[in-house]
Amino acid sequence: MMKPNTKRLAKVMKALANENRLALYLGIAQNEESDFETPECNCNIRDIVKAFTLTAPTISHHLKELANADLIITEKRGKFLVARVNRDTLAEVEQVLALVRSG
Amino acid sequence: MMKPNTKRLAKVMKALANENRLALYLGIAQNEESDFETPECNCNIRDIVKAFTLTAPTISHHLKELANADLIITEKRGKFLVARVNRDTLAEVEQVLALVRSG
DNA sequence: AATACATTTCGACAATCATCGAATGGTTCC
DNA sequence: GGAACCATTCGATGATTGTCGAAATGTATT
Repeated sequence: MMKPNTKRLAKVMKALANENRLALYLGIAQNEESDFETPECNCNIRDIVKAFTLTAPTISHHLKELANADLIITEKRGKFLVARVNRDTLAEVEQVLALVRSG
Repeated sequence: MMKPNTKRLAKVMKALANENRLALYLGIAQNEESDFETPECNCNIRDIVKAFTLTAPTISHHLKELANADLIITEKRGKFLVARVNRDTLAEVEQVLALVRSG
């Protein structure tokens, strides 16, 4: 098994290690089902946030950590912030897990 | 996308969120390449630990967290502790990631 | 039973984290 | 230019975490 970049991987895992932040990430992934490109898409953060009991500063902080770990890509669209999952990072993680599985 | 058990998943992620603990987990996966069943197998913890700068209490604590998240299965073999990866948990995580990938 | 070795338990401590309220900065619309 | 709305920045604070040294427990060996 080739040695993975543990420092980087740990950072990604840490970003997903908080329950609320993980739910946020999953929520973003889910909303991405609708087309990201249409201007009326409901992938802006506001819609997701309303399902949480957390305050706005906390959400903002969590989003920054997800983005900082390259788990999501954010983009400002007018007043709103939109986010989508970064599939490259997802693939990285999956690759390491596959390596672990095969010993 | 079916809603995953975020609480449980976050716990697993948290167990992998520390760099040293993650390295420990990967080390265990690596050592498992050799046969777990032979009594002379080098899958006991002592061998892995020597590659770390951490003290014994810290290792013990990390192992307990990994086991508590069902990421590894530990077993006492005489004086030594041996550990192996729990593939069921690994599969769980992979499944969620696959769901995220497909939106 | 005495020694040696592997691991665990038990505080302790500094560092990091999750969360908040208040204040601030942008953007849209009237 | 205000009002309304979304998001961010800025401390603050209680909770959690990673790590250690010292002591205890368990197991093999002589």
